[in-house]
Amino acid sequence: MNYAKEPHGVFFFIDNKSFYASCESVVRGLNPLKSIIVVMSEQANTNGGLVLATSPMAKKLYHITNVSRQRDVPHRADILVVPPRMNLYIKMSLKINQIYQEYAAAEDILPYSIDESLLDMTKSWRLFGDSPEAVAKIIQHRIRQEMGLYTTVGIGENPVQAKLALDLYAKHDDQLVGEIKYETVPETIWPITNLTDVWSIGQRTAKRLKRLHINTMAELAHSNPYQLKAEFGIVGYQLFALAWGIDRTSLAEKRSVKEPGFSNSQVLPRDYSKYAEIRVVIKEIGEQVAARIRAHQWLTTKISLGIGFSYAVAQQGERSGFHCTKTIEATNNSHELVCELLSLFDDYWNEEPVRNIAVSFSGLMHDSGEQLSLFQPVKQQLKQTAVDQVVDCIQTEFGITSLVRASSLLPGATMINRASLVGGHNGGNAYD
DNA sequence: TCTGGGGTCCTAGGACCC
DNA sequence: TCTGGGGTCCTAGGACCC
Repeated sequence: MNYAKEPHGVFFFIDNKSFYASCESVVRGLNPLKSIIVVMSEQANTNGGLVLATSPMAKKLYHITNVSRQRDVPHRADILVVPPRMNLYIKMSLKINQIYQEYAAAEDILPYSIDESLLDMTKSWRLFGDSPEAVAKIIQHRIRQEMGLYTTVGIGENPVQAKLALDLYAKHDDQLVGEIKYETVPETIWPITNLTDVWSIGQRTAKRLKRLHINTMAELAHSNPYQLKAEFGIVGYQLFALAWGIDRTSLAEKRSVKEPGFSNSQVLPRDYSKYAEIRVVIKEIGEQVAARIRAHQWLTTKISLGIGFSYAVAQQGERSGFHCTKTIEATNNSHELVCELLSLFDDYWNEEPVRNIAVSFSGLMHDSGEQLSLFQPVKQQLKQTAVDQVVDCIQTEFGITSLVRASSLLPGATMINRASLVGGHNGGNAYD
């Protein structure tokens, strides 16, 4: 493989170690690496509690993994179980990204999630140290000193190398730094035998690769790309590139989203069978998403309704739910949107008991000045600076809930219970 | 994994147009 | 009208990530 024509830059993928649990440690004056903390959401529909985050020590001592259940958490006095405070985590995330802006220009920072950001340090790293690794340590030290949080840094010559360095090496390194370069791909990427450890390879993809007798990243790198293409389509080429540590997309391309949209969904606290009860929740969620697109001054032209049935139905070999989409005249009017959603529901529902409801609006057009949206693609109208991006990123991740309607007083309604939630979890007061 | 929530991206097949 | 081929839009479904 000739890497000469591939982009060679310096990228940092930075992640906050056990972010929610660490924030909770910090505000309590505890060391995030030593405290034994579990952040648990106990909403009505979490069936007793859902673990959102676990401190490193809690993981080590009691093997409590994220997204486990309350019943998996041992009852011990030394484990501190706390409710989530999403608003606190959002504030901390914004502050961390502001520190990053002292080391890279806003347009070179891409927040990837509430606790991970990608920094293109190509132009700036020399200002701060003798090697990328030295600069990474300076940033880690800053965040440790100012915020009390431990960060993990993956370094690469392109974004995917940085991401793999973060996931595969930095998290297990005692300095919390990992690095992958083109020249080290054979010894860093190829030895991976558990393919699902690799970003973008999940259970299904790993299984399909196994069928092609590909069990390691080395085998993936030395497989036939045309065969991969035949099996996976474009994704096949992406997998092949991944095995060679190749990533040709620029940060600007990563920032643009092909089909932005807004969605909210919820697992109901029990199975709902009554037509009227289900409709109330569809209406609530529809209004919630409508309020969000109005807040962002968008109109939607494409609405989707997803309904998941009770497992009791799915087990009998029937359909496990349905998902339907409809293209409509651009609008952000709650009433119109809810009517459309309810008519979709009427068209597809066959009296099955329902457990999961999702509503999504996409095909967005700008609300103000229709001429603008005619001549400018949606992507260009999306905000570009890093702080806006963090806010967008967090809002797209959590969706801020705000409206309560009279119908929410009807039986089955869930909105009032959820009105103060952020991303389905307790918002809390940032500083209480 | 008997149900958390919010996202993004890709594919395939059908409809329709020129 | 027993016909080709390229392009776009629409929808359902699948997969993965944090």
